[in-house]
Amino acid sequence: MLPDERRRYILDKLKKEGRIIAKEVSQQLDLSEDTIRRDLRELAEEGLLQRVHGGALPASPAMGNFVQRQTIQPEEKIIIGRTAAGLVRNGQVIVLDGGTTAIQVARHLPRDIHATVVTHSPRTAIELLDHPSVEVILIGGKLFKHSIVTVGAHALESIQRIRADMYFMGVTGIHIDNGLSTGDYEEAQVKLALSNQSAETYVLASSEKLGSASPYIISPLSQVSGLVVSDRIAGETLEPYKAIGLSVIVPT
Amino acid sequence: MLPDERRRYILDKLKKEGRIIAKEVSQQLDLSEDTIRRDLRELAEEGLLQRVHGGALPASPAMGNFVQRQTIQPEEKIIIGRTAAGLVRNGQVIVLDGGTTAIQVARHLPRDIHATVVTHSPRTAIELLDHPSVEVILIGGKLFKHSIVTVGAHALESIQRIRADMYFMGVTGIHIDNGLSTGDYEEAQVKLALSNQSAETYVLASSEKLGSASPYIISPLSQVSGLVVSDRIAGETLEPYKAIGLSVIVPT
DNA sequence: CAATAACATGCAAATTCGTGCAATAATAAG
DNA sequence: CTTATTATTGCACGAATTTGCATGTTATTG
Repeated sequence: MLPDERRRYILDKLKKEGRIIAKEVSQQLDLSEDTIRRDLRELAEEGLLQRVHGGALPASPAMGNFVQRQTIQPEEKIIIGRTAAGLVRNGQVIVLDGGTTAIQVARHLPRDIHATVVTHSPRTAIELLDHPSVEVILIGGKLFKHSIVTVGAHALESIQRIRADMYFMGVTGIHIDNGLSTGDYEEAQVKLALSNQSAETYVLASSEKLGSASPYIISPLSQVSGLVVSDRIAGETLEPYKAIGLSVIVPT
Repeated sequence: MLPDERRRYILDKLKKEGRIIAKEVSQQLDLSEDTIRRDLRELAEEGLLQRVHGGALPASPAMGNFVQRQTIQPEEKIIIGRTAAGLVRNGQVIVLDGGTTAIQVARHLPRDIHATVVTHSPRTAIELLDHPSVEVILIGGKLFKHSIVTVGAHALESIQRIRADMYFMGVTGIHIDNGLSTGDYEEAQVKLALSNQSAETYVLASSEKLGSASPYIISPLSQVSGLVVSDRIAGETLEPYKAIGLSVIVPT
């Protein structure tokens, strides 16, 4: 592996996982920790990451005002993102929305996949810039700043023109009786519309969402095809969802 | 094997394998490493790959280019951005597009201004997140990754529904005879459409743009109301534009 | 405060690089 | 057809880069 290739690898890993542990990288690449430390030092000098004891973290605001406002990405969302990204096949049209988990899906799409991604999140769209063979369709509308997604009549209308193979939906509540829910009324409408236009809908289900409910209902669970979960969820938690016919996708 | 044939082979291999190792290629083709190194150097000069120690990697994609363009932020664009932002009044509907200068306009809008900003750039939209009283309307469409703006029929159609007070247009060429021009055909269309829907159009005119022309014409200069320039431009450079009736806005 | 892990620095071996130069092949000119 | 010109290639050699290790220092943890 070439030195600069390794540095790209480190930056990529940092972006996907939200942090770098020097020892971990040295073991994965079978190199001394000194070499990795040197890389981290140089990348830090270029302002591409922030050096910390033990490894590195995303660069401070200077680098990307939009790239990293969040701190360390909860590992569970990363796993769910990777698992969901693994479901996408070449040639498919998929829908991503704007949550942190959806962004993880975008980050973990194979760099060379040929697909079309529809999103109503400018944040997600920008995340896909470095996937050269992914076509991005951005849904316009009024920007709902809290979630960084577009909403409103215009957005709903634009969505009607889309037909997608898969929709990866982020929510804040997944409840066996109340169904899927989120914290904003308009956002709920958009999510339902996106789901209606997609052949299959998978809900990105991190553990804190399961069993909870938020103010605005998106749809009953019967609307969706399945849940994408991490491997940190107790099996019995998932039983009720399997029982009503949902497929539950777990990490391979 | 012919030299150019070999270079094509190298580019092909780079595309397939994601990297080139000089030594490896020299062995496969039974040539000295010097020859391969020379090839790599030349291909790098053409921007077809990025030369690194030991071989080559793919030329950094859209994201890298953009980050670069962003970091090399001449002070002039900041001045122009601030000047343009000073023209905006409470209650107005303004249009911003996606260039680096337009983003400077967004950054320099007063934090407490009440206005609506229409943009076809997700990058610009995100820049406005911390302006709580600015309503952002995002124009959807196909994402043109090089400029990070949406283009295409859908975008054009969405623009027809907008009526704005002012449009701050970024271009790459401003020429007294050829008019306004830019480097992409679809982007030119979108810029013209935005201009048509705006009562006034001001062109963000940094010095290197004046007098130059790009492949795709947006419109003649008669379409616009004026230019926003910095104070670093020689007065006589601006005379021709004033002579044809354009108002020239200079920093206060 | 003590043990451990992570760190910076200097150093040496190995590899890769750039440049100048000469030999050869391909092309153009006469 | 011969000669001049240019392009291409390999080689030599000093310079630069990379890497792991040894050393001593600093940070973290209990």
